[in-house]
Amino acid sequence: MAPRKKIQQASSIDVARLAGVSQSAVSRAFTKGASISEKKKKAILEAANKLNYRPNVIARSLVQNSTKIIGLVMTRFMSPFYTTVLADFTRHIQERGYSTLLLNIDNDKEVEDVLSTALQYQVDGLIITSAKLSSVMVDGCARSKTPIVLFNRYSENNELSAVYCDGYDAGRRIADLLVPHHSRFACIMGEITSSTSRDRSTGYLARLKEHGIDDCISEHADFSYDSGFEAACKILDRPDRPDALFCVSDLMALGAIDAARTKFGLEIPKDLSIVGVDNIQMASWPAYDLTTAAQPAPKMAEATVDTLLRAIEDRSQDTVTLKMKTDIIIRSTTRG
Amino acid sequence: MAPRKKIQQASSIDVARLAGVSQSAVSRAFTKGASISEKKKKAILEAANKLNYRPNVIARSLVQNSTKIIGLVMTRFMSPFYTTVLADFTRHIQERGYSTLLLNIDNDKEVEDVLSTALQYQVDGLIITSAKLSSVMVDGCARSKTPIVLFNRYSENNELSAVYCDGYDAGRRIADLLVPHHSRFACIMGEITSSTSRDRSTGYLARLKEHGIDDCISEHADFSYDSGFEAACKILDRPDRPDALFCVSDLMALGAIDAARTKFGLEIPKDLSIVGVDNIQMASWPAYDLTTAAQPAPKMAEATVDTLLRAIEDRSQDTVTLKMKTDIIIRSTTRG
DNA sequence: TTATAGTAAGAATACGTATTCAAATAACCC
DNA sequence: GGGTTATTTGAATACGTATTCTTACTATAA
Repeated sequence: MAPRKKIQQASSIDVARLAGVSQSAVSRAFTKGASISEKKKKAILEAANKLNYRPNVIARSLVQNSTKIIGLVMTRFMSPFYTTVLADFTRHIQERGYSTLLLNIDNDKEVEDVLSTALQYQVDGLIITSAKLSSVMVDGCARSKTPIVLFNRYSENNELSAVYCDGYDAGRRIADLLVPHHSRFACIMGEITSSTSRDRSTGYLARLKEHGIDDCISEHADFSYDSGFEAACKILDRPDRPDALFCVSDLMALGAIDAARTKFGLEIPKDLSIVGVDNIQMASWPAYDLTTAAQPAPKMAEATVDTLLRAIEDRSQDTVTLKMKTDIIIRSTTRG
Repeated sequence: MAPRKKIQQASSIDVARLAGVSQSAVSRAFTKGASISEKKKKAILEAANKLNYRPNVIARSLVQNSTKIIGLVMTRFMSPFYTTVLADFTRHIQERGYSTLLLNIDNDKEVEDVLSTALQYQVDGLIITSAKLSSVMVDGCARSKTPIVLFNRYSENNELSAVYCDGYDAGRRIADLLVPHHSRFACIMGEITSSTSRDRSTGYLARLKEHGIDDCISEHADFSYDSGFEAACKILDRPDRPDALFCVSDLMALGAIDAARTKFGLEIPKDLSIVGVDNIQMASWPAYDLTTAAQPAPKMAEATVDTLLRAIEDRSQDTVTLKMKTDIIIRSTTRG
């Protein structure tokens, strides 16, 4: 059976009829600052209430050419970092009078589909998080004329606005932190295609080299706890077991800690120092108490929404790029 | 400065003009199964492509009286349980050709506002998660004629469809699990207003009583790790320290474990058994390995979307209530 | 009073699409 | 051929609102 039509809601015309006024008047009664007498307005609101009338935002969007909807493209829901960020995004978006269309992608091939549906819904703006954008797509986005802000990534030539954290610098500072008290270094990276992973690990390796350290045991994982656990097992199983391990995300670091403790009976940080990035909530739990490079997630989220809404409301053509610094938080998984 | 209009996208009329056909033809070219010749269709798609044309879903919604949007009201983003559920929701919703309007609420007072904006956006259906609905609001929802499914909660008189887990039964079975090998019992509950917390703790207490145990030390917390930590401290500080602790959520149980270990130097489960509910990912991590009553989250999420879409597409008036069972997973935080 | 400015209200139109209706064309069958 | 049935097509309309443009009304000033 074909889906039947929705039950009809009352329209402004119905309200107008009941209140004995024109449809225009009803519209004005619901438009702040419109020219309408108090008396008539009161009568209209009363009639509207009686009919349980709510302005149809969809119809309004058509006229005003603005949906007040922000598209939010997300993946890797499982990461606690993105969870808190998602909460911040929606909160700020709502506070500023917009709504959030949440688009979930499992694998990066879906980006295109999802972006297309977002545009079909005429979103006023787009936030793209943790998705691998081909340069073709970046072009497409830039041409679509819908304001876009990338979160935690950036496009090669700054064609698109972006808010992200300086991962290269974070990696360097973590190297500085570890070098003095350790002798054999290791690193657990994310997928090779992830720019976030690349920046952090490159900074780490580069700085190690500057300290005269050329060897670093590396493994690739996928940002999950389990993958961090497994990668750590591989690394710790080697004869030349390292005594310093940098993981490009906290979640993988937690997996590494548990692997070191349960599979190898190591004491942390006596036998092995471990450092992560992000400062997710669990990093501060007593069971882990992880040293990490904290991303200013709340500030980043706010700046992202802010940048996007500014682009929407001012239609400024300039792309803006905000590169923030991480904050090294020393807890008890590192010695020295 | 007032927000300027968005840059105009190409409309079906523009495409029609370029292809030398009527607007109707363009519409038909994009409507699967519409009556149009292959030749003309090809020409139209070509022209559309040239103009970078995308059908305006908003305008279509107006005509078809269906937005293909599902409103998703969520709170307590921080709980890992809801995070996985959110990912499942969006995935299923997208797979079935709908999109997700995500509405975040911090405190339960905002429910009303948020519900109102959802309705103004003419969502085809609503999923409401973990919000305290006053009976007035339940009435309002029931009257709004927009299909609604409650997730992990239910309305007193089954006025609204709901998918949830039998918390009372879970509490009882956990009591059965703990009673044989323990002598002094405790419980960390959630907010007093939370039905989820109430059901679970009531089942636990009731079953204890059936076993002849009338005393149970209780504390209230707010479902967060920190609050679980603190509540555990209060409980474990007592002279009559319990040896069995039931927490109505995993996250609080993890906090309790860390409190017991770090603040009181207790060994788990030798000195204290701890049980949670939900089976969040972290519960299976080696650092905790928590015994818990698992909610079938994926099944629940799918059933919720399924129930909602059935209501939308069939317009069946019946409310359906699905009450699922938890699955007790015994790990290493309980003895016996 | 009359003129004038200012306010309030309604009629008409536009937004971009789907769909109905009627007309036109194509396909088919002796 | 002619008649009949399918298939395509375009014109017109509807969806619910905001907004422009007129017109009617109110208040103020001289």
